[in-house]
Amino acid sequence: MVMSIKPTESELEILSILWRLKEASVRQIHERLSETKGTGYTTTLKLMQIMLTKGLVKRNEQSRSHIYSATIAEKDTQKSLLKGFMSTAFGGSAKNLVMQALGQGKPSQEEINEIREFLDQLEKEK
Amino acid sequence: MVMSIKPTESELEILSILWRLKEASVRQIHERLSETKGTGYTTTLKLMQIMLTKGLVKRNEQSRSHIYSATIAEKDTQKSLLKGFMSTAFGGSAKNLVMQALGQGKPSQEEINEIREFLDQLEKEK
DNA sequence: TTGCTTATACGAAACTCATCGTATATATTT
DNA sequence: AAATATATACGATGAGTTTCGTATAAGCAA
Repeated sequence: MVMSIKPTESELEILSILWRLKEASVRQIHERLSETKGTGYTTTLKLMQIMLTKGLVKRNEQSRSHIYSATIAEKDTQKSLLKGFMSTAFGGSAKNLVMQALGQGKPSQEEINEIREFLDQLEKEK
Repeated sequence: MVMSIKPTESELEILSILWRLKEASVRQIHERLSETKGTGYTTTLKLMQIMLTKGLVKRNEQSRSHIYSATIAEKDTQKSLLKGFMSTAFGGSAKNLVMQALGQGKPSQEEINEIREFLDQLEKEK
């Protein structure tokens, strides 16, 4: 059972990096973050400390620079966020959301095929 | 060109009501809101005043009770919100988002057909 | 060993949001 | 007209978030 997970936007940026790297020090996270944001090192540090108290990440304190990793799975988080978003921004209509996303995201031919297969799958389950 | 629109969750609730009713007084909005929330009348009022200063709504002050309406279109808002959400929560992948949404939203047969048609359309444009 | 660099810890300021209370103005009712 | 009901205006509070500065500890280099 996945409890309702709702990281803030900043937290989500950090989680995204952690999901990609599996684990990372504050310094590493901060370097990735710096590519798009102009915030200082201690800001990143504080964020991660807060995320630790919230249980969004865990850390290994063996070495001087602590090594962090996410405690929540990417898919579960996306699922939870999507649920809320679909409901508040699209009145709960998956179809509307999906069509908007398709119109905007310009999926490749391959991706279109994958989505078709997924639709087939959905139909079979009926 | 649609500038980046980002109403808060509460603002979005109000906008949703306005999109449905086309226009409404604070009282009317508050009544709809009360069906799901327990907040007081002045809270709704304040929200709408703030939305006015933000330019999210406009109002007609002819009558004593001002009549509000949305200044931003539902589709444009959804588009804008979706763009941000897709980017922060799904790393920009429309496919991932779409499949998650389909798996979760349980679309009807009709809706599945509509989505298929939309995919056909997308392919043709290539 | 004495300093320079790099960590973490943590308090505090600046902002945003949601919420409400109170003041005040305008209708409506009796 | 006086009392009651209903509107708007607006300040203030509290929670949550983001940001940073400063203190302090740990490792490294001259």
